[in-house]
Amino acid sequence: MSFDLLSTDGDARYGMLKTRSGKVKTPFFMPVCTRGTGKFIGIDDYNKIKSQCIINNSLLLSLRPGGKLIKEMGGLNKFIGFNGSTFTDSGGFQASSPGLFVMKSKRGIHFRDPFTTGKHMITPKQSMKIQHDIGADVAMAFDDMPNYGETQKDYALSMERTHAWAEICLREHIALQEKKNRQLLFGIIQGGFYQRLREQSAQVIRDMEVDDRGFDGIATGGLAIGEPTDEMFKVVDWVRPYLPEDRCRYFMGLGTPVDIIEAVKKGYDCFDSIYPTRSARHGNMFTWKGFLDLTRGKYAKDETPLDPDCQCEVCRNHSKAYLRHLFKIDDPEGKRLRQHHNLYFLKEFMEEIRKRIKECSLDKFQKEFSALWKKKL
RNA sequence: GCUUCCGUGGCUUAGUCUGGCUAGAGCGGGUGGCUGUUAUCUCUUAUGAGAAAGAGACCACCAGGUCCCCGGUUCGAAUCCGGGCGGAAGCG
Repeated sequence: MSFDLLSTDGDARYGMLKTRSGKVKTPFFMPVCTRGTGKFIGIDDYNKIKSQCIINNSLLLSLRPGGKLIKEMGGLNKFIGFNGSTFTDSGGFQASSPGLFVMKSKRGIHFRDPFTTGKHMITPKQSMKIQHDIGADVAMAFDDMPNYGETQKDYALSMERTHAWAEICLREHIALQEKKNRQLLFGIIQGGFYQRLREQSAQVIRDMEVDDRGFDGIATGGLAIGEPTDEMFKVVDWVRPYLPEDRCRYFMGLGTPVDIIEAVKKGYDCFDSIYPTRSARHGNMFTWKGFLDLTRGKYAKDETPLDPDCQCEVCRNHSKAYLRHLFKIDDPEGKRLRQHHNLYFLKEFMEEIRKRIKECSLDKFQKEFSALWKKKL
């Protein structure tokens, strides 16, 4: 088994995800590294921050530099020089990217190649081949993710398609894998914002097996895509009883620190989101005293670091005044520094969550932190 | 002392010649947003929608004004006229 459950605090779990690159303590957060690097931040920072795990995008990487090239270069981790474990997202999410998405069909999703004028159809089978070539430690099933606000009929269709594709993915994945040192594969639950669909999807993905093998982890997809937070957590509650105890549970696309604590309390182990990095690029900083808006004029002459309790290299070396200046002149280095801090914060934040689970004091931590987060600094 | 030029939100300014929508913009300020990233987009080709290409790019909202002052002309003045005040340059 790829997941060890070590201790619990209510439904919150402290555990260990074992990939071929090493052990990942859960719950954990993955910085997004779409094309083998972030936007204005890269692997060097992720290594310095000591992120346990990052997520890359197999669709974009397959277009450039191509799965085969990455394979020839010794696989993703070696190619990009990352010290931890890696995931690749399948590309299903890019169906909601207006610039890339062309159309969906029963067989797969048609994408525009942003580098050329060409178009590609990605099938679940191809996605597995691509992700196998790229060779991240964990691959994701190729799913059909509808946008927020579609009809029940649309959600049902997407769910059915996701299930059909999940089985193709699982079968193909098993066929491609060597016996030793294998890549993990996570399945994805869909079903939109309808209880019956979500329950059905959770059961189908959890129970799906090919040659006595199921998914190594179970992801909940299609959330945090614009719906109100209470609606999102309603879905989480519907799905919760059907999540497996013995496998890693991944909440795709989350998110804000407060949302992450809540999701951890509801049993999730794994998170990824662009929120910390995009917020940082937009001047919104995460601190132990709350959400800090660096763009405010009151920080123009502030000599203190973003967070006096933070040990990251940005807080050790730079004042708010300087960081605000870099924001104001829209400097790329400023973007890197701000993102570095937010990702470092989130790494420490997840460590605190793990500690609190072990101490069974997660509730207390949630109350304290959420109260601080509400007011903008 | 004389001549010329200038005076519009905190800053930089458009508008003044040729009087006429609610004095417009950028920066700065405030509030909010962002959740599996080709930037949650925008504009142009251009026309209802869509597709495509190209260019650019965090987004939205809000608050800041005695248009230096006083008077005149006029239905109407930031704008024209006169007189002040303040600043800059040149000549004594």
